[in-house]
Amino acid sequence: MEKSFEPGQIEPKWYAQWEAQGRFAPSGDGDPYCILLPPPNVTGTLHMGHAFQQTIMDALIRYHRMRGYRTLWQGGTDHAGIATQKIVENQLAADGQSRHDLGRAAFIERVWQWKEQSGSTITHQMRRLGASVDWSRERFTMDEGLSAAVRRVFVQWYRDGLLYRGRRLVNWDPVLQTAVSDLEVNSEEREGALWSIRYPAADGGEGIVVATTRPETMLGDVAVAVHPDDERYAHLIGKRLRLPLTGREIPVIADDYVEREFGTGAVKITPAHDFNDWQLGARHKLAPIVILTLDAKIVDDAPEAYRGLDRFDARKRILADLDAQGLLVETKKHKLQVPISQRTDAVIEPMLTDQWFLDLTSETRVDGQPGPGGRIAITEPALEAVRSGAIRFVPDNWSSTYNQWLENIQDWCVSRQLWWGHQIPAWYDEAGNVFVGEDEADAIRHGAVAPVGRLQQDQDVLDTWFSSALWPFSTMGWPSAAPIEENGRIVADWSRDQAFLPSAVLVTGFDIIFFWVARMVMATQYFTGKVPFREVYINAIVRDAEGQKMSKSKGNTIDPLDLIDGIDLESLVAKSTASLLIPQVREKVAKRIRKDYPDGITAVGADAVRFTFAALATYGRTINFDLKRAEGYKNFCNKLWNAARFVLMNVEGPRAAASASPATPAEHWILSRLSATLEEVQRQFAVYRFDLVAQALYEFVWNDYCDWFLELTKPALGGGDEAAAASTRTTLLRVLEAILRALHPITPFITEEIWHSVAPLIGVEAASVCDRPYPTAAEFEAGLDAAAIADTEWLRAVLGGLRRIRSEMNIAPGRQIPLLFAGGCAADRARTGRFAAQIAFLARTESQRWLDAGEDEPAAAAAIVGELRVLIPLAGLIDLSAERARLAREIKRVEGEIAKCTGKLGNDTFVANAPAAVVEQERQRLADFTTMLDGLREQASRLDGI
RNA sequence: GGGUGCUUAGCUCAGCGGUAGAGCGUCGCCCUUACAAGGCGAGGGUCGGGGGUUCGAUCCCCUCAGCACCCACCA
Repeated sequence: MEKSFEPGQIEPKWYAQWEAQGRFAPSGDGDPYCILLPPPNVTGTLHMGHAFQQTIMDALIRYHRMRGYRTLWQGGTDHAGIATQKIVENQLAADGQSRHDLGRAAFIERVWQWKEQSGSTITHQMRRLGASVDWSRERFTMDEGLSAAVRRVFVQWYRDGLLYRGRRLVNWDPVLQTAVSDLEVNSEEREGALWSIRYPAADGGEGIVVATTRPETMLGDVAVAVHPDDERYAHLIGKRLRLPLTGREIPVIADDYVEREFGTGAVKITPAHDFNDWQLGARHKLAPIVILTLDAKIVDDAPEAYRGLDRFDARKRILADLDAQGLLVETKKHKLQVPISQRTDAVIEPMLTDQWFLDLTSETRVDGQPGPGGRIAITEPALEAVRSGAIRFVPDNWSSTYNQWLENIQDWCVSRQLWWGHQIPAWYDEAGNVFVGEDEADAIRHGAVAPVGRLQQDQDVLDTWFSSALWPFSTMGWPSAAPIEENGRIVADWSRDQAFLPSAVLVTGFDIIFFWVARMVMATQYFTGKVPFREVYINAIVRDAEGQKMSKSKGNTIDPLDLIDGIDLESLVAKSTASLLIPQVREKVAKRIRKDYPDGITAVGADAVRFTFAALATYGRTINFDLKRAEGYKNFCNKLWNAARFVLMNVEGPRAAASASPATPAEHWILSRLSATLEEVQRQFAVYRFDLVAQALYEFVWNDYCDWFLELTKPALGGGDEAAAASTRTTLLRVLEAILRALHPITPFITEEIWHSVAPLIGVEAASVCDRPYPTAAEFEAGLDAAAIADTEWLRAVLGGLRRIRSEMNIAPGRQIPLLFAGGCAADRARTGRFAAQIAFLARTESQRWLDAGEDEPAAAAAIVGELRVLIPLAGLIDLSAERARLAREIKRVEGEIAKCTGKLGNDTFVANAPAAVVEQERQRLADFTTMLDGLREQASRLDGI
């Protein structure tokens, strides 16, 4: 083995081998264990959030695979309608073209080309990370099988009366010119104004002053509303006003929706361009007046002065005109919540359009029409699944978020005015009749009437999340009775693969509980009668080391691949600023990167990156990714590497049978520590505490195995006791092999690499560490001797005490010291005898002996271990005053502990009420501390006598 | 306005009714043939404030303060 761990040299080769050997496909006849990969955007690249989430999934998958489950990690990518279409449109724009220049068919062809070209970027990055996805079953949300599932679901929901088409106000993105769902709209606080505008009475009276943040919409006003109990306006209710700029007459109506205290207490009502006004208009039977085109310009039947103006230009113009007419009463600064499109940052415009909706509200639709007769909303079983525990959120509090959303849900607008996506399987005849079916013929067959003239398919596509919602069962082959083939290979077979439904756990971010998780539950329950997964592990969001959100414009993103492979400063600056268009931002980002990474990023390897993610994976909702942390875990890999080197260098020579009982106390001890660690690991894996899994393994490897066991084996290996040496060699190997297995789910590469050198030496025959069972406590705890373990603990205490003295007294590590034993019991005498060689080697003693009875004790520094005092004579080694100070400090500490113990034990209510075990433990502590204090005091008084 | 969290060492975070922990950082000694990407040791915390329950509270309850996130139509 090389002297140090070089991840770049060992990692790439193993993945290719695993994949070629088909190790990621489900195998064996164990219980099914399945995880669905949240399909990443097909045009995307791997970011830290992916890497974190996928590390967790891969750890779970590899862990269960080793435990004998029939394990499937179902992978694939998402067509990501808007995002992907935008990328290709941007490319066209660079050539001065729009998608309309190409036409629909050619444009879609172009998108497919782009998908073929860039679609595998992220899946290759996942491979570098070690993700053991079964790529032979990789799917794409627009491949033929999944598209068939989409059509089947759409048609079925339509025929069951759940999907309906309606002309309604929707969130409209005027840049993309498509509807978007509520979830795709963010609310942002903006500085705006509240304008007060006088609407004169139709009879020439003063009329009413209304307050609005959107004066441009007044062209579409159909009424002014006041509160029914508002005395200020009571006399005007039912009267008519003359709408300025248009001259149209509108009524004053009363509605208790109006807040009297806000603004002027009078609200202009524009049903076609405001969600509240829409409802209010419906209540009062006021017909909406549309004043904006789909690209948010004033319509042609508006007053001539404003036609064709952009909505924001129209606002200025209207305000100026009102002001000129003396109708603008007041302009007040006002903070308001503005709806912003997540995709384009455009201000969302409520727009009256024809759209398809999925009924999620059952009896009563939002538009007030009755729902399909008496049926229970499909949200109800989804809520029940979490209530009953059929689906469990981890951490549990996310179920509140899920519940709250489903309980307040509105119908889902599933149509999008895009080209890239699943075209809606609905056709319209020339009379406007709707025909829905899996294809045109099917649609006609199921039509209520015979089609009039030619049919044309609906031009819209479905929301990307529509196909994502089907992922748990569409990827398993539903609804086809026959196996599904894509590109000439079978990727799914419903009759076989429905065994993977429900999947074991969904690992995902809280930001898509609504977008994806809840919708998968509803769709999967509806079409398969099963829940899609038993548990939902909500992973944290990855932030930078300071807890800031990672964003390209801040320059604090890290590409996981750069962490794995390393990158020099100039390349890092170049790639981080490449996509930034604004020069100031480029400058800022470049500066920050030069400050944060003066030497670029050093390669830490995939294993260290994975270990870091595991170690950070607490139940918290954010994790701060610190490069230093990753470097620390690279060191851990190096530690493991070098421990393996030590073992391999020292196991030449006879070895005991792996099944034989250990010959030395240190072996008993390390095996007991291993068992305890494996128990802990199993416990924490079961509750998704990857941080505690990582911590337990880290501590065992570093603190127990390397710091103690490897050191303790040195005297045994060279001590001339052949039986002890042979047994020790075997235990070194056995424990190391167990470590490699235990770590493999988190650090697959280094463990595989080392394992191939280690396993043959203990007669393990397997092609890969992947094929070995995950180690269990039971495998190692048989035949362990409690006395031997206690002996080792005693030895550790003695050595620890001596190290402390050496360090504090500045005795050079190489300097050999004489040792005297005083006090102590028979057991101490036995142990000093048994461990003389270990003590000599590990504490570097030149001599060891017990003080004779009656022999004068020399001035010495002492390590107190129970009743035993281990003495290092002062002569030439110890500074008397330093040792006095050290003892005084120690005495003070122990006295403090004793005071606490006696305080408790002197309290009668404590002794009476506390559990017996607690009281007993307290007594034991008191006894131990008292023994120690006696030893310390005795030692102190000796030194005082000098 | 509803909801969900968080506040523990200089920093980032575990812990959780009964001895306050880790990593990183800091300080000291050491290139001791597995590892200087290392070894050995040290220092550092009235567990956000106040009340309550309890024999005992960092932990449970109440309350106050600060911070964060999600949802929601106040024009």
